[in-house]
Amino acid sequence: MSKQSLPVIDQAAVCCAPMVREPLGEIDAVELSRMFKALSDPVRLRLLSLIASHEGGEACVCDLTGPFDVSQPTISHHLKVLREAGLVGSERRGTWVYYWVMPAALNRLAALLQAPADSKVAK
Amino acid sequence: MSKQSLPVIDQAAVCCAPMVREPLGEIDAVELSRMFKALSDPVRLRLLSLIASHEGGEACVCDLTGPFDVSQPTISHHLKVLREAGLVGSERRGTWVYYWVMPAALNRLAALLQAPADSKVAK
DNA sequence: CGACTGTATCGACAGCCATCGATACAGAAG
DNA sequence: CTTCTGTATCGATGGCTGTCGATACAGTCG
Repeated sequence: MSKQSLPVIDQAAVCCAPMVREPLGEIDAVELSRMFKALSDPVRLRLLSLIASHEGGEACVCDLTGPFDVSQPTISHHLKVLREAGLVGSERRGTWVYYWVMPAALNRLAALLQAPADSKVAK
Repeated sequence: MSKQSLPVIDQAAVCCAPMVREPLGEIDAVELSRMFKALSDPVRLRLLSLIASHEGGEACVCDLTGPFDVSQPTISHHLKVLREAGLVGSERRGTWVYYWVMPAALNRLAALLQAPADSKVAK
């Protein structure tokens, strides 16, 4: 069940109502946890923001390996994780491979986390 | 460096601008990845939504152990992870311990993930 | 006080994951 | 075709993490 290369997560299949509203189903929770797991690594978070904030909304891998202290295979691995989570898309154009974010996926997670102002005051 | 019981994440120290706008700093990425890691488990996601959607905005642990197939110590462990990530707060009142979500933390993550409509059309 | 219930901690263990070097693959350039 | 560069895959490895049973702790009730 926990095979390494899972199929890319199907965006439409995942729920999107705020989790504050109603309890998450077990199935949805599994799908969503995969996406959050993709965000649970500092390198992947920075990769994602680098891609998202890059001019034109996409970035070549060659732009992404520089800012990190980890090896090129590791960067490639992290990009694969982000892609399989459905958070980024990629395409080869000639020599270089380009990555871009999938806004719908990010917005879905954002909507899920949306909480009402202050249902309970933090102590 | 990777001790099990980290101090609870300080909310105010973490950035909140959309990551699509500008690249995440290394420090912020580490902080944020800890919170996303707390969300990267199906049981914890369901726990969080159970707590958030519970009447009164808080739930007793006794309300949370039932819906799951895992043992009570495991639930307790997951609640601790959520608490140390700053996503929930807790308090003992007499015999029972109550948990509630920290809306500011959820909203901060939601804001971070907010992406512009469709900077690039998904292929 | 002692018994009982609800919750947390401990120690162990199996499976997962981030990382690396080595290497394979894809396209461009000579 | 050969070489070179950019990227992905492979296999190994050390560390992290989800899970459990056993047990400790906190508060309530007789």
